[in-house]
Amino acid sequence: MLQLKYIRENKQEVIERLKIKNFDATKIVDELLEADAERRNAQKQLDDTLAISKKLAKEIGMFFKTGEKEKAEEARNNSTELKQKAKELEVSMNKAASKTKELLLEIPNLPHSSVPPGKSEQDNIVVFEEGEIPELGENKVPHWELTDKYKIIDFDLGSKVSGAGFPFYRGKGAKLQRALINFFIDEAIEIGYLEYQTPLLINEASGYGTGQLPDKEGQMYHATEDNLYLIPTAEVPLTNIYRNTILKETDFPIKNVAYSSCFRREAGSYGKDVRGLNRLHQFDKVEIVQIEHPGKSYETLEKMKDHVANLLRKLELPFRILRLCGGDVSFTAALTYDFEVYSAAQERWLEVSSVSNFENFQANRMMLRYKDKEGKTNLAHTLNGSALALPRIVAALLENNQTAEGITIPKALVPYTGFEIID
RNA sequence: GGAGAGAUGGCAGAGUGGUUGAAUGCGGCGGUCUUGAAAACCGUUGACCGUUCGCGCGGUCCGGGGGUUCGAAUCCCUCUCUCUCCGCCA
Repeated sequence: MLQLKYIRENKQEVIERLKIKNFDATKIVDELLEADAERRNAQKQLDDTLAISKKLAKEIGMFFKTGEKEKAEEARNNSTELKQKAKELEVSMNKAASKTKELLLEIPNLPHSSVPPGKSEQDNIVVFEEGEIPELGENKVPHWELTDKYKIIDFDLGSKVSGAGFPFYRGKGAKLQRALINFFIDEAIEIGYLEYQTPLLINEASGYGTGQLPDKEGQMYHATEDNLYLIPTAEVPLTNIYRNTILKETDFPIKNVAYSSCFRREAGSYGKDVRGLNRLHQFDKVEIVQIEHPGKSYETLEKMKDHVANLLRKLELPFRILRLCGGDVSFTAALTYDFEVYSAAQERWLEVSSVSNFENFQANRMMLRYKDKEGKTNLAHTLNGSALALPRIVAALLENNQTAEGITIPKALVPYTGFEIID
């Protein structure tokens, strides 16, 4: 959520910058400012009315104490009238206030100045590329055949027990999952992240805090009986820890990491693009979150980007980093780097991580602030990234490392798997 | 799931209808003392909204929502959460 005050004071700039996100804010900003003016006007009148009636109430108390019954009665009558007026004013103030809030929630975050214009993923800019794409020869097969061949992931069994997109991992496949999770967490801890295990179900307020609600409600599984949502990412609990809090400046940077299962309904298309591990309803991910001083958040974003790159490097996977264009940056993000690894049998790039700076957009929604040296409260900045999401990493590892003897495990991972080859 | 108790400032904890946004203690911050620190002493210390160039002024907030009243942290209703006991259970 953008800061109302900022929009009030920088209306044209807001409209201009949102054009990069292909969002025409002209109309909504006008409506917003109108509702806001209405609210402020109503509040002023209400405050004045309440001030008078408060004073009167105090006087009445005094009159009763001193026994001046007649004066008390007279004041009491005046007070009743004021009360009626205050009630009406309050209604119109609340109406304008909720309209304001509603409109504010519909406006996306402003893109960072480095976000390139563009409509779709075609317009994303490759800012970095590393690693060699392996030559696999004629016998190469996609991962969904490899998982069958070595009996390490069973999609059909998942369909039987749950549904499409809920695979079973088995034997070395299961062990590989555990190895990756531990490897990712250890790497994060190594550079100062604090590990968390979080709830997998979250309440409504948390969904609003990070922006999954109200607009992306359909993406989450909803346990209606208890009105709880299954987390689509550990970002939600990990960031909501700080909902409604005021940090000290010395608390920065806050670096949290958590492994969790993630649940996404993604009632999307079926076919080649979503085959095998490419898109699942339940998957595993290690997520990193940082809460940072506004002056340092972009520096921190770069560090997070480097951290993710380092993980891919250690896994010996060819990867590239994209700077997302305006049309592809999410509603809540100001700047996003996507990481893609090359899956050599599918012969395509697969998105495995997304690292974003949300600036104060989430913080404003969840009232995450800090006190600066002068004692003033300001909004903090939030950042997060996948480090990393497992399924597509597994897909790429299986495909890229397939040999006649079996699937080889990258050196960095062997201490975690305890085996060097899946055969 | 059943029965009961409770929810007050960063924390602990007073306060049951009339200058109580809230005693007191701890913590935090500033100062005195000290070579420095501790102790002691003094002072200070909530958030949000509106208004003002600013000092300031006004309003709201004692778990959330609603009600009674001229007036509510204090009374009533409701929801949520926490704790204790019982039941069930990894």
